[in-house]
Amino acid sequence: MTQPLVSILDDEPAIRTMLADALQEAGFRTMCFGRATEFEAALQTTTPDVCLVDLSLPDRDGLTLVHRLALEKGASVIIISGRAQVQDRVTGLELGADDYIIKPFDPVEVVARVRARLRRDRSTTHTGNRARFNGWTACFDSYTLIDEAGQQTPFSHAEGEVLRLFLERPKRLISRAVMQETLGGAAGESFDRAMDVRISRLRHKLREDPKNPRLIKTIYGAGYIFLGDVNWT
Amino acid sequence: MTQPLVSILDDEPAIRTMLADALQEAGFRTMCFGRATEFEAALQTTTPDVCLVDLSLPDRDGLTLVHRLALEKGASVIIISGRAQVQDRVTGLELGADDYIIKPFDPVEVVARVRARLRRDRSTTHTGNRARFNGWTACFDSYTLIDEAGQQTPFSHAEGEVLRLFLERPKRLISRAVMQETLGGAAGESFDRAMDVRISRLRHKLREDPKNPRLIKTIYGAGYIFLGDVNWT
DNA sequence: GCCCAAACCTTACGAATTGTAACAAGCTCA
DNA sequence: TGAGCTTGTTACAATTCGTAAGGTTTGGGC
Repeated sequence: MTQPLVSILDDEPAIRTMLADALQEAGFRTMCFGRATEFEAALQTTTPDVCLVDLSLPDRDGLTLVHRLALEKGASVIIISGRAQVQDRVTGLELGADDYIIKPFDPVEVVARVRARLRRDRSTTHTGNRARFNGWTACFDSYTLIDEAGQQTPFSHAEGEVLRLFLERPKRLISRAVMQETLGGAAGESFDRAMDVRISRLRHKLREDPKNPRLIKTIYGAGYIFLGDVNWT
Repeated sequence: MTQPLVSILDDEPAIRTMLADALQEAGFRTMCFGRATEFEAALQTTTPDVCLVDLSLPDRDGLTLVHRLALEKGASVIIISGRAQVQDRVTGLELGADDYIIKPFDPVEVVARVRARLRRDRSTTHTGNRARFNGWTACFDSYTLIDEAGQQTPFSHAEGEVLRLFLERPKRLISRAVMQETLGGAAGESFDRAMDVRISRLRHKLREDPKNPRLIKTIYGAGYIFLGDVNWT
């Protein structure tokens, strides 16, 4: 997949470059426009993934532009505006914007909000619930583990919870308490054995050597560490 | 389609009621919770369309909750927080939140932002009468399933109800309780099994491998998830 | 080194949950 | 009325997952 494309429409050059710099640094492609007409011309040939639009434009009312963008193109639209009244924000959102950021803003937050938009888009179209680590592929859609040879092993929901927890925090200590909490059990007395069993079963499916586990490491008296170079896709 | 359901999780009662009032007036159904544990218990039986979550909870770290919600349930999450630093907002968004609103807020804006989230969800899901997913086409006019080769399989009304429910909320947990409710049965004892049978029959028509279903996934003790890239037309 | 208690692992079992085939009741249409 | 379809019900098979029980490992004290 190529880098997502972000369009920036603002009449102040300083703001355009500030946003473009931050977004490019975050790995996005960008296109900048100072006037609505230019922007619309570009829309004929390209469809951006996210549009950042300033409402106060010299040559057009920004709101109708937003409305058309959202409605016709289905693109994600984030309004960036100096108008901070609640009423402004509400009408902007009602007209189809997905977010409304007020000037002055921190570029870091803008990047985060752009990412949030993309993530949502992605999750409805793409099935990107998969992690690769040390020769294994864990697919959380099909609840399947796939080894290097392509052989598949299904894992259950409970096992998946543990696995996911590990894959989300690789190479960090995960205490028993955190596990209990995440895995939705009240911390009980004999209940914590359930945890062990889950991990035992998971280890088995990962073909861990009981004497010398390579992936799921026990820290006596503390918790577990998942050692593995995780790559989510 | 019934009114969208919005969950509110905040430890201050005043804020809960303020939000609930505004949302109800706007036509949403609401559920309020003061503690994360209550909220999570409710998630076992219901899937809200949007979750409003305060980060400063008495009994749990809100961020990990948000993370799980967004990742596993696929629900839209809006953080409502008193922590106004850019860094807070960025980490919240990075962890999976779709929006971040700072206290104090205007309920009107919250409603607008909730609407924005739903609009997005809906636009990919909105009910036409025909849905495409993973090579299949389900036509609700003719009650027919069409596979990639163009071969048609009729489905019945009861099967259609289940299928529609799945296609309207893909990639989200649908609890048994919600199913019963939607499929018009009071939750009875042996009545539960009717639902299983419906799903079994639907799976058969979708040619699911019983050992390894790819589209309709069972979550033991919780409900079902429909995995499929749905496109309504 | 040796001992011991605590922590942890594994196996087996069983209760709860879910899948599905087979039957029966109800409906539709000729 | 009867053939054909839909759908709930029942019964039994299969799966999931916590629990108990016994074995193994760890680390500290002697």
